[in-house]
Amino acid sequence: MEQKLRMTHQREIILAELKKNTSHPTADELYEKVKKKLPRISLATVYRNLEILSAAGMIRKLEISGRQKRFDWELTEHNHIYCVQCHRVDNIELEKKNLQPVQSTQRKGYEISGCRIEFYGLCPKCKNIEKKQGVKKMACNPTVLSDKQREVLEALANSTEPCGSKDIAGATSLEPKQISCQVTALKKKGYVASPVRCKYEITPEGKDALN
Amino acid sequence: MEQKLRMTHQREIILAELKKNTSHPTADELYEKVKKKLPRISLATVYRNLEILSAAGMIRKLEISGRQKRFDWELTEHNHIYCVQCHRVDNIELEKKNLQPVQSTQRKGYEISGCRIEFYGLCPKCKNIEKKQGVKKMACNPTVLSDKQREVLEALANSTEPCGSKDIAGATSLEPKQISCQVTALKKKGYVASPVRCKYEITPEGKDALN
DNA sequence: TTGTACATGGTAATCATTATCAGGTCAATA
DNA sequence: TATTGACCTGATAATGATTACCATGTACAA
Repeated sequence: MEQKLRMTHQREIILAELKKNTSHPTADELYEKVKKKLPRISLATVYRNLEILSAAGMIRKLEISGRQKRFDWELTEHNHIYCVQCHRVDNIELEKKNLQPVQSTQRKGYEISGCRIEFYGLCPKCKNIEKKQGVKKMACNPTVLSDKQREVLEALANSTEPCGSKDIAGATSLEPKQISCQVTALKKKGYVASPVRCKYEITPEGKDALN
Repeated sequence: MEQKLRMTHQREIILAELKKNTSHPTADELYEKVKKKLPRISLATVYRNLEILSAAGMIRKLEISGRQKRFDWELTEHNHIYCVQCHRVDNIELEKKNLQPVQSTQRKGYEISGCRIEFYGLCPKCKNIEKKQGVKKMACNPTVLSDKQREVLEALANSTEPCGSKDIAGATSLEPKQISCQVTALKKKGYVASPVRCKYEITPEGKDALN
């Protein structure tokens, strides 16, 4: 059952790229890097090798917050801190490891095999950005417009003053019923503002989004 | 921008089901429970409400290992322990919270806003199961057979003695080249064993899998 | 009352990951 | 030394979890 590992060129490059720095890349971040050296490599190969290498104990698969798994070449016990904004991950050393041999009465019958400690906060870069522009617009997701949303937004862009939803319905091909739903979505994206109740206007961000 | 929450019937039931016990259900676990009371509820509604309620601070979205997010109605600071086998999650209290005001030199410029501590191991149930049957067959994934795999496995089931891949090729419609690949996959699933090099036979698990 | 903000169910789309498969390479045995 | 099968690869399909979209429904404020 024991599998024998071959050190193929692809595997070598993947390992080398991972060890190059202490970032804790996701599979596809690593894929992008490796692709520069091996343009024909497949994403599946990267996933496969990261899986195999971590199963063999040559690297570690990290279980940190966020949906994507990250990988670490450092096998020694250490903990991580990650940025809730940009999801960057750094190593962190705890000075006293004195913690948590949890009292047996508290173990709930579990056989504990380990403990993961993870700090979170803002990395230096994101801290600065936030200072500059206030907390407000965390322009995270690209927020693509659907056709209907774009139509509504264009109608608002063509108007010089705030519109009610009837005005919008008139200027577009959409049913009055559908307007509210679209406007709400646009408001959530920050592309539309409501200066008065039931009147809407396009925001600068909304204008940008049209281009 | 402030959103106002309405306590709809669906939302009420979702909250009630979540608060019923201290399990930390995933969205679809909760969906299954809620469906018993509201058979017409949509999975999307459950996701939407869990998202809204946690954004409003009424419940907490947990960032624990595993790909699915879990939800917790307890807002007080506490930590979790989870089973690496069945992914059950329980609360755990740390007696001394003395740890980790990390030394400023170690913070790498981060503005730390919190820390997550997570134990892992085997829950009582899985501990027992493992004792009974040894560590070996962690029959996790159902390991469905592809058509080709099933064909190979059937061929092996019909033979009384270990086969080489040429024998398998003869007994199936498959090209000799394809056999190795299929056999390897089957071995990984534990359905095929190799008593001698280059000879294969079906395992009891493999026979079970055929039915 | 009426319009609209907030909701919902159904479903499509997205994202990350895993599985499948045909074909390639290399090391070990016949 | 030729062969054979273990291990790999790139391409791509499939899966699982989550999110987005949309038509429609409901209830609160003007």
